Amino acid sequence: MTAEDTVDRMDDHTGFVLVKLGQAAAEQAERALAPLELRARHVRVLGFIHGQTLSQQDLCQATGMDRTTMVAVVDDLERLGYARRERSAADRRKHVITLTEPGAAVYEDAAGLLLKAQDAFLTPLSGAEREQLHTLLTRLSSPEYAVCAPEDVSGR
Amino acid sequence: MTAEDTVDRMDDHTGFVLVKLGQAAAEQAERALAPLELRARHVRVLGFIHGQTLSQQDLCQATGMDRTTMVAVVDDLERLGYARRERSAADRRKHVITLTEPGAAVYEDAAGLLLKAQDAFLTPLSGAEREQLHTLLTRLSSPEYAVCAPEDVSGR
DNA sequence: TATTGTTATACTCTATAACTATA
DNA sequence: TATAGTTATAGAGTATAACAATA
Repeated sequence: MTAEDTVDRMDDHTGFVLVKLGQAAAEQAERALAPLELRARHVRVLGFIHGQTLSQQDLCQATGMDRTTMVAVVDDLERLGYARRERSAADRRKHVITLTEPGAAVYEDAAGLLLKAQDAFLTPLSGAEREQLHTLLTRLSSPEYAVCAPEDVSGR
Repeated sequence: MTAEDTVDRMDDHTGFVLVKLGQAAAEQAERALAPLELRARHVRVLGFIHGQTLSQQDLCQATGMDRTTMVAVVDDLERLGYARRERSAADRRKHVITLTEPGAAVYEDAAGLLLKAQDAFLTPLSGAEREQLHTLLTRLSSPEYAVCAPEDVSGR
C-alpha cells in the first residue's frame, strides 16, 4: 500500500478542499514575505493604517486579532521603524498608530511580493477563471453571519 | 472611527479571502462535529480506513499529519471503540488500523453532519455556482507541486 | 543501518486574567 | 464602573529528539 493508492473520501468535500487551499495560501504568503522579515499579520496592519489613523483597539476589530497579539505586532512594527505609537489627544487611554515613510515603502514591497505569490498560486487558472473564483469567494465571504451565527440567517 | 469605516486593503486579494474562508470552513466543520465529540482529524482518519487497511505511517502520508499526532488520534479512536490497532503479520513493526462497526456508523453520522455544515456554508451560492467553485478549487488543489515544490513541475 | 510506533520535551500560538492609566 | 493598553501566565497545538522493537 503506497500513498498513491490511498482513497481520500474527503476530497469531494468543497469545504475540505477550501481548508487545504486556505492553509496552502497562508503558507505561500508567509514564505513570500520572509525576505522582508515580516509576517502576514504585520502587513495586514500596515495595510489598515495606510491612509487612515487607527487605535490598537480599532485594529483589533478590523483584523480580528486580540489585543495581546496586537501589542506584539505593533511592538514589532515600531521597532522596525514602520509605525509610530502615540497617545491620542482626544482619549489618552488610546494609542494612535501611524504609518511612517519606511513603513509605507515596505508595505508597497510587501504588497508586490504578495501579489506575485498569489499569481504563482493561481497559475493553474486562466484570467477569466481567476475572476470567477474571486467573485465566488467574495460572495461566500461577505455575509459572515451565515458562517458564524446561523441563527441570523432567518432574517433574510 | 468605527469598525465599519475602516478600509481593508487586503480584501481584494483572492489569496487572503481564501485564507479567511478556509479558517471559517475549518471552524464550521469542528462545530458541526462537536455533538459526536470528534475533531475533524479523527473523521479524516476514519474516512481513510473506511474500505482500506492502512498503517499509521500510511495514514500520516495520506493526511499530512506527523506520526506523533497520529499516535494521539489513533489512541482516541481506539479508546472510543471506532478503530482497532493490530500488529501487522507481514511487518511486525507496523500497526494496522482497521475500522470497527461503530466506527463505520459514526463515520456515516460525521459525514452527514459535515455535508450539512458545508451546505450551510455554501448558502450564498446557487447549485451551479457551487459546482463552479468546486471545480475551480479542485483544479487549484490537485497540482500540489505548483504550490509546495515548484522544481517538480518540469518533470510533467 | 533504517523504519515504525512511542514517549518526552520544547517551542509556538493563542486565550485568560490581572494590572495601570485614563474615561 | 468601563475601556485601552500592557504584562504574565496557562493551555493547546505542533515540531524535535530520543528510545524500543523490528526489518
